[in-house]
Amino acid sequence: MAGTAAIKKAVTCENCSLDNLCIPKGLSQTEVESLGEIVNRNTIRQKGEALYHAGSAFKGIIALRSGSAKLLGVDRNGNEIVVDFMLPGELLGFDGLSTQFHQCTAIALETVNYCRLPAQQIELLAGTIPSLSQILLQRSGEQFDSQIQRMMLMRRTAEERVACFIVQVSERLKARGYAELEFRLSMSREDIGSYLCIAHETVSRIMHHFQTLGLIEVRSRQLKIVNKKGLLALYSE
Amino acid sequence: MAGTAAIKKAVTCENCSLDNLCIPKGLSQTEVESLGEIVNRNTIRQKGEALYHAGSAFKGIIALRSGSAKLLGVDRNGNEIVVDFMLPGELLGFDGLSTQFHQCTAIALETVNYCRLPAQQIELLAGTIPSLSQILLQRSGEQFDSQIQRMMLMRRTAEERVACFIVQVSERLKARGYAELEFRLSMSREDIGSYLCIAHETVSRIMHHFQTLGLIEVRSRQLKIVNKKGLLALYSE
DNA sequence: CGACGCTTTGAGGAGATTCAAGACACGTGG
DNA sequence: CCACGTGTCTTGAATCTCCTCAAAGCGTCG
Repeated sequence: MAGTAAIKKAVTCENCSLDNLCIPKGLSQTEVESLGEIVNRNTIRQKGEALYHAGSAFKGIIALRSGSAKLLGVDRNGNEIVVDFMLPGELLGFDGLSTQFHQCTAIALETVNYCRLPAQQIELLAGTIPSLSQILLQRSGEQFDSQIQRMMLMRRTAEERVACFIVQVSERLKARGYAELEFRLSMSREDIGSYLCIAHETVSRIMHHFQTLGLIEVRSRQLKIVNKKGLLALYSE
Repeated sequence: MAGTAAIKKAVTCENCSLDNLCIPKGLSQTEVESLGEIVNRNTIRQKGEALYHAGSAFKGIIALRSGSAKLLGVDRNGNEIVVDFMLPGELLGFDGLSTQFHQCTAIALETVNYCRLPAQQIELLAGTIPSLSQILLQRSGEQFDSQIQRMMLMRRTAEERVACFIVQVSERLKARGYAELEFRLSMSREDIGSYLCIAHETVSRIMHHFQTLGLIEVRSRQLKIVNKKGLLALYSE
């Protein structure tokens, strides 16, 4: 097979399909090339496997190429809660930035394929590619923003949270070129409940209620949005 | 008064009392000096005034020198919730990093004095002082971490949240050299309730309950921790 | 010293949780 | 290809935590 090198070449940053979602967005041609050379590419994890564990050393920022994952926060009592869901093109690992040890565990919700920008290289590259620091800082800020949005949800009722969750998943899938009105949820009701801070039974009940209202059609993890405006109206006062 | 220049000199980064809490921590002598030259120093805001507004352009990272502030998140309906409380030595403004527009409003809870590292300079300095980017990235990660801690609290009862809040304020004051067992809360019950996602009446009731249990002594905003271990036990299972 | 805002306290009610049991989907092995 | 078993999802009923509304007490600041 003469193609091995070619395949490796095919998944470097320069011609990655995620280039306008991932780190390279905003970098120059040459910068992307030098970035491509130091990125660990094509790592694969199966459903249920960890990308990294809470307490383990921070090894770098990860860019999801395909598949989705959940980020679990762990408190001193060992309780786990879902901090965030990560979709293709999104970056994770920021929870290891401050202490150099991960505060969260990242678990694949389905088979995932990802790249990693090694931690040591981030420091070295800060001099070579100043804009890389800018981009990472910006992405880190996005994490912060989304946590704030999440906190805002906590003041609202369970119904509003579920409605918002469904719309957000839809929007994020749309941004990545997937169908926005009909999709399969990669996470369990338990995960959704944990993420929204409600019991998984409540998630079930509310989804069923939304179906009764003609807003969605739901069958286990398969979801179809029938009336998006109606969903939006539920949490936009 | 020949002292004007001397006073200005006195509040530069090189001999700031917050140097091991603020940005300079981890920078070399010369790096701190060049940092000191571009920082806008000694800005003052009275209680209730804003350090910046949601929607306004991001002007840079702010370091609180004295006084405390609250960070308000605003959703599309105009509802405000307290995202975080900021104490002296802490950095804020990260909510403007991703979009270059602030997503939050920062309000002084008492008279505050702060410095600002201008946004444009951050980019320029990334080349000159590579470690500055590292530090900002690290600090940004801390924000993320504390939001995760906050989310973990949301799965717990109102009593556990209040107990945790009291201990956290105590710890943070201690880290900054203030009395850890007796202090005055700079925020209202309303603010605390918003931060913990509970009604302000519930905050009052629970604090009174803690007093009945002999854990604290509370009189309006004046707080004394009598039995810290007891408080800790309330949320450590 | 008076007024306003913040804090405290009470009663009643709504929303969400918990516990329990049954239905369904999915993967495994026969 | 179907039967089986396990884990997930759904549904119900009772309970409880916390919220809402209301009013009085207290502190602070002009």
